[in-house]
Amino acid sequence: MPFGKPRPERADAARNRERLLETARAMIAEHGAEKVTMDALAEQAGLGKGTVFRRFGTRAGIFRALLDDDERRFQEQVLTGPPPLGPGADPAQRLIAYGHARTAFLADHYLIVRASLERREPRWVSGMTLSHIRMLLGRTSLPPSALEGLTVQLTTALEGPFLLPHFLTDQTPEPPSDTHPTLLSDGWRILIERLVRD
Amino acid sequence: MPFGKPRPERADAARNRERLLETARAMIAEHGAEKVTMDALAEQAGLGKGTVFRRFGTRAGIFRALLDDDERRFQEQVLTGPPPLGPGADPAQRLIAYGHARTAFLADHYLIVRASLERREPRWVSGMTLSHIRMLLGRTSLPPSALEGLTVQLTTALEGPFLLPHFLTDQTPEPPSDTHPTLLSDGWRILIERLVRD
DNA sequence: AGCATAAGCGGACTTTACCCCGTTTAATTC
DNA sequence: GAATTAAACGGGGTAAAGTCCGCTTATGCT
Repeated sequence: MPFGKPRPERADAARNRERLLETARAMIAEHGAEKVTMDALAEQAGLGKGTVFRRFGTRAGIFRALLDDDERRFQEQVLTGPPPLGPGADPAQRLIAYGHARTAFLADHYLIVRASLERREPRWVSGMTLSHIRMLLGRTSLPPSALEGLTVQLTTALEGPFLLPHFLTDQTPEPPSDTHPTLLSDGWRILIERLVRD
Repeated sequence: MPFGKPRPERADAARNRERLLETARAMIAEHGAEKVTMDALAEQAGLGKGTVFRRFGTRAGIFRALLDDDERRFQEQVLTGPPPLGPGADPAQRLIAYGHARTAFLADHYLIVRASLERREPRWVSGMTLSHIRMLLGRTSLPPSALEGLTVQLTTALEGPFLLPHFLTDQTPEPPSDTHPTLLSDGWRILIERLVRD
């Protein structure tokens, strides 16, 4: 009675999901993310379109699935890794470290991240940034009444430059320029330092 | 050497643009922005689909056109209005005032703003926020090397909460809750105060 | 092994943004 | 006021996301 619960994923379904993700990765590498249409992906994988939608629900869902592994690894670093990114350092240090790490992560994954946002998707790339910032801000001496607003604003300050269509030209698959992440990391550090000092 | 000017807009074109904008406004008021499809708009206005695209280029273009008037008025207040929003106050005061005013503006127009972003559009809702913040930050005592990063981050901190699909649930035409703009205004004030104090 | 059934599958269908291009018309020139 | 011409117009055509639903199949049970 190995499985008492809901029902395991069927073997063919698992196989097909793997196959679709692999095909998608290949298509992105070869032609860029925008060439990954649902029809083309289905055909390349030798499956029906309905299957693709059943698996991922939406086009953005494919890219979210591709992102999930790395996102989980990142999350582990934050939750259980060594300080200052992980637990142990004081809140300001952790905020700064988180900003640096997140900036690097988003710069690395910007192509897939951008693709995972397309169209009306109610889900944040990851709610992790929001809740992590909220938690850390809560441990500073900032007035509690300001926490909610600041949490939202710092979250968008950190992730917005990578998520809003306007800071990255989105036609060409041009990555954020090399200086971009550095400038943002510097800005973030100053922002946090000045925000939390007494 | 016939024309010193490029060529005036044809009368029928002007008339049709007016008509399309008016129709769009009515449709938004009655059924919400997402019911404004290009076909429906063309039909309601009694014009052809091709005409709608000729005028506005893209669906988002319609909403941008609707926004333009108000945006221009807002810009005037900032550039030539009374302080602290207009010129005259010190940079920190102007930054705070700008944040309050912009937050209110975006909250008022959130429906159209959101609609004007749909799909790949290379244009920022307005580049004004970015350049205004850059200008004002430049007049503070912040280290010049941090200006670029901070400019981008403050811009996204201010506008991001209204532009990113994730802070406003976008299915329902639910406005940002009443408290939302207030929280954001408070957060912004604290952010600026702490950022620019010596 | 045989059966029942929930899950998976596929592809036709619908919707909507956006394109194309032959036709019409406003503005200008003589 | 007729001719000219560049712009505006219309609406059918295409591409791509997402839906539907009848058919197929893996799985767990007996």
